[in-house]
Amino acid sequence: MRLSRYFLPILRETPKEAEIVSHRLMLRAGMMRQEAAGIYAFLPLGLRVLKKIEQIVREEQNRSGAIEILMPTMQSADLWRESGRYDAYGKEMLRIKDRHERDMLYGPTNEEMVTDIFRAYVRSYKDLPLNLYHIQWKFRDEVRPRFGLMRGREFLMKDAYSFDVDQASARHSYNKMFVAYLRTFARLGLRSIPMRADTGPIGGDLSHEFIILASTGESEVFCHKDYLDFAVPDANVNFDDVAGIQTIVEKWTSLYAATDEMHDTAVFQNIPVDRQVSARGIEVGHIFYFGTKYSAPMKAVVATPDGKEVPVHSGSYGIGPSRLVAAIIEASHDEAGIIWPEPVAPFRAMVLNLKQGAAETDAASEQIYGALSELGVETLYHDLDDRPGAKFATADLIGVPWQIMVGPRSLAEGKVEVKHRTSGEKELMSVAAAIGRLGGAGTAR
RNA sequence: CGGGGCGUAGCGCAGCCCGGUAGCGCAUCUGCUUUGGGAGCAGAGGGUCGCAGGUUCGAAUCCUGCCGCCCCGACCA
Repeated sequence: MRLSRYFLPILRETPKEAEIVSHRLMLRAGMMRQEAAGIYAFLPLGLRVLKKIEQIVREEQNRSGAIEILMPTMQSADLWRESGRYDAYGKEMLRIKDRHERDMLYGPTNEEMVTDIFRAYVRSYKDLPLNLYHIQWKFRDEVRPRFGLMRGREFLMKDAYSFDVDQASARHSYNKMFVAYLRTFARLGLRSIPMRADTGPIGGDLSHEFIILASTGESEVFCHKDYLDFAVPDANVNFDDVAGIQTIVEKWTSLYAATDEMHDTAVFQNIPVDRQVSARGIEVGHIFYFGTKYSAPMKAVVATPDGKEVPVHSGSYGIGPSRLVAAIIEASHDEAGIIWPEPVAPFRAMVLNLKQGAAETDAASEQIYGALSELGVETLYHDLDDRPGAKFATADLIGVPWQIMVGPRSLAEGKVEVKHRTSGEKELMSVAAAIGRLGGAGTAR
């Protein structure tokens, strides 16, 4: 992509409404624009990141055996009256009347709808387990939206819903999501820690929040330091291995980890002091087993082997891809701007022509840009007539992992400079070497 | 929902107290010079001063009402 043909409205100054770093950087980097309180439009750069996150989330859901569907944003109030939540949900639900005065709502979540889909088609235990998920915009009319995408009113959510014949098999469905979440966040460049969450009236121990540590996190969290070194299950993990999956979950829940509302000071203090982590965290995922809460009132039942009908046992599992855009920035930035983990970077490389209009730099820049594009490397070519300093600042701000500086100084020796955004390391190399470095398969290091 | 703050050009702000018809920096456009960490000079364009009433000869400025946005707290992917 040539910057001269792109739509990247960089802001030099920070809009005053932006308080936290991810919000400031997203606005400055031209990733999004606020349209109303808690409601944002995604601009090209932001959309690229959002789509990458979404795709990683999707791949890991699929790997675990979940099946993608797409439910609408608008729902009929009748479904919610069946579950009793139409009245219970309160003001956070955006209620709308259509032209026929029918009560509609903009979905804040989809338990009712997915249960309706399930009960329409599934009748037998033989069709279970089943896990249906979708990635769709949600609306919750928050009392107080804030912090940009971190707590918006309209947000993208991946929500999965599992259906099992009994609680024992529901536990395995829960565990599969648990492991899928560990993998998902790791692939996004984040270290997530599952923390016991309040299960409310349902009870039991099957609810976890996945928290990433960031100094600007919303809530205070406490955990054992060893979690930071635990190995995340690799791509070959067998999701059908009930015992194996259970072992992973047990390992990842063996040590202390709690958000402030579940915090037990006495237990925490039993951890050796040098292993205690007291920090701030951002909730990026939440998994929950809720049994027959919706299947019972909504009559989502299946026949068991002995011919009886029982309500299915369900759980729901959420990840907020739009919040993750902000969360990743919170966890990965410096004074100059964003530092994208490679898997979610909007572009992999950026070519900076330090003397636009000069024959040598133009030719070398075009050569590199053309070659990388040919190799399928997502490359942004800064071909505007800006001064070098401005181009450096832009590149650092938008956080592209690899910068290739093409200037007359190094080019006189036949070389360009390749800078790694994360480490700050710079290396002089020939044009061909730079292309080889970034055009190589997989990582460039 | 309680408390606080802010709405003036795309962004950041001054002007308001003490009423006289809008200004600064950045950005944008033109020209020239410049080109390895947000360039310089010269010129130009761009504003229903959030909205609606009111007071006044005259309102960005004073009064009333409304709307929007942000922050702190209680609640949440």
